[in-house]
Amino acid sequence: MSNIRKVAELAGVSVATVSRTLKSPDIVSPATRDKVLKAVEEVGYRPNQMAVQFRSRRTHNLAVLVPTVANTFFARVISGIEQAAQQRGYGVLLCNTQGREEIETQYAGMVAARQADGVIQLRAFNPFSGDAVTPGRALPMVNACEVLDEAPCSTIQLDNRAAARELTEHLISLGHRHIAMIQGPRRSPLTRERVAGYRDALEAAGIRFDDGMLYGGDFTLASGHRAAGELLTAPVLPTAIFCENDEMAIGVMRRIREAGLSVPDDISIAGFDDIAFASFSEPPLTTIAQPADTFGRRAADMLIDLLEHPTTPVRHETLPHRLVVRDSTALCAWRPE
Amino acid sequence: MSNIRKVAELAGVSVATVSRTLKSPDIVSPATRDKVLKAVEEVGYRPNQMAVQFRSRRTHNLAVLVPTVANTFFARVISGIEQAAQQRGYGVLLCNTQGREEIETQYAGMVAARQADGVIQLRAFNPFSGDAVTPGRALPMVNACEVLDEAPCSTIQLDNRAAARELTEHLISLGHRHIAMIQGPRRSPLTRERVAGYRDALEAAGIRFDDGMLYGGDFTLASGHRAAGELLTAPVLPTAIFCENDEMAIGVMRRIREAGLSVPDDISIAGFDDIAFASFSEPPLTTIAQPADTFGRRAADMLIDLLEHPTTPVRHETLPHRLVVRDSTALCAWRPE
DNA sequence: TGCATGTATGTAACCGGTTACATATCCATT
DNA sequence: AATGGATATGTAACCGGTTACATACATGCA
Repeated sequence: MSNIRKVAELAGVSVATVSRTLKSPDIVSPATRDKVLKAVEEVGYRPNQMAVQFRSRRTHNLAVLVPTVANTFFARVISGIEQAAQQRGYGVLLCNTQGREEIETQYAGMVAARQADGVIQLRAFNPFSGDAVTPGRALPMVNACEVLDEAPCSTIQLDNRAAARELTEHLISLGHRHIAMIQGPRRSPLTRERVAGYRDALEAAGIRFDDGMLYGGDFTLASGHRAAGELLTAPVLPTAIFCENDEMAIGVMRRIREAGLSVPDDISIAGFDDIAFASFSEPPLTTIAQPADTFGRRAADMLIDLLEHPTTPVRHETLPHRLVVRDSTALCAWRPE
Repeated sequence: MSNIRKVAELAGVSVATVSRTLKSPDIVSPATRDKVLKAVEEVGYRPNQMAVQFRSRRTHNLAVLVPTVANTFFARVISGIEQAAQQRGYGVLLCNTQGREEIETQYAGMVAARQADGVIQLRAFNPFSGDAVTPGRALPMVNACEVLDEAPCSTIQLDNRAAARELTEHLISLGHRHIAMIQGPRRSPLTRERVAGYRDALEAAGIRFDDGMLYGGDFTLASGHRAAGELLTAPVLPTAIFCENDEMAIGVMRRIREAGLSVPDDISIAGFDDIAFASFSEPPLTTIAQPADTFGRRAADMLIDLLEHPTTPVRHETLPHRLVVRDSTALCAWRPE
């Protein structure tokens, strides 16, 4: 492997001159520059990034902590992160945490040990909170999508409460009064916010909030399917179901059809996220669209800004959502007398 | 930031002893070991990984070149890679290439410049082929899923030809004789193999292969939808459609339903991959199941084996597939007299 | 001519670990 | 008591860049 000394020797200059030629070409004389560049070319020299990183104390990598890449929504967020990072000369270290805090902490230790310059956390958990990880120093982090209540860092999120309210209002406007909700993990702030929005809408319409109408899920297709199975055993069926993400909504629709019922004729279904599958499901899914790749792109940009200008103040951004009405929600047919 | 010298000073030993205590505890005396570990604890020392990497010439990172993470199948493969890598102490550098060769080459340069120890390539393209990237040295690579014809490295793939043949035979066994195929990008070896298998089955059954029955797609939902739209304008409709992946199959089913036709009553649909959505689509999709996470896990294991034992010979593995028959394929109703 | 200023380049310290080699100590063997 | 070998630890070179500082030379001005 060729190194800077070989180049220097071949060009008949010092290593400092080679380094300068590559980093600030304008401060070396044209004649020297030519000699050096020719030598670089000749030996196929490329700076050893490990040495560069070591010296500059920068890896130019961002660690991305994500519960699971297999989730369509997160996959799009990551794609956005990767694009922004690549444009700005950063790499993306993918850290699949399976939502397990010990793995998040372990990966955070990686940042502390300088494998990455900063972290994008897509879950409401601060892996740096244990001070075993941070002896003293605060580590650069941006928290996106699901956000800590008192995040010690910049955040980007949706107005989940408002979005959930809007979606619920849509169902209410169609005449629904028995609206079930299929949730994500209960202790997640995301779930809390969305349940709050759902509740806001119900109460504003004078419908009693009943937590017996809340069913547990974990954001997977199978969990939606399972929750719907449970729901179908209720003595009185809801006429609409608000699912906390599209995957669960699609699982729910399958289960309802298996029960011989129709969406939306018997039960309306709404989802959340607007993943690609939402427009191709049967029927196409009413949902809240989130700008997934913008989440990723902004998160990466904010983190890189922070890394390159450490004085950048903490920011809390909210991205816009949009109600997308498709065919899975319809007027409520069932009217109590 | 504490470094090894601080620890040495505090423990009253040399830096070498500290290093040894951490790397091979058994060669230092118990008394010294205790002193050192106590000092390590006290200053919260953790070795600077950049220095370790620099010295050992190993980053312990694997670069994963993937056309797009947003694809459900790839997301699962990546998840498998990440799990295996994490278990063996490696990180995963995600490189989204959008299928563009210049980006793949650029990322390959990254490996050449020592940001990663090796590459897992999920596409049939050798980013190291240009020797601008490789001055001399062959770089460690494993090629998975879509494989180069003459891969210069270890590979893991499905027997795509046999799988496509099996799936086509399933359709033929249901009485279908007009079977269209919606392909991925035409120049991809994956497409070539699968078309070959499709053709094998047709010819074995005495059905003429007609390349007018091949429609172009790009593995996305939207492209399946679009291709189906094109297909529906044909003077004679096929009675079955073999889609080269599940996403396209789901797009196709949507389009067919939009045309007022039924799956499988009017047209049978088959996919490929068995992504999670396949069992929850309407109707549930007949498809070829691939062990996506095993692809990832094996690829990572093979690459790490190669990195840790450079003499490991090149291997070419084939993973098993399985025909999964669900409700999107049915007996052909239409019988020519 | 002499001195100040600017430009181009070289020398060597430095980042923080790892490790070959040197040294010191102790116990066993003859 | 002398020698040999094992064990424990220290010293310093090294990895490959970057950069502060030193040096050398050219040019401009009094």
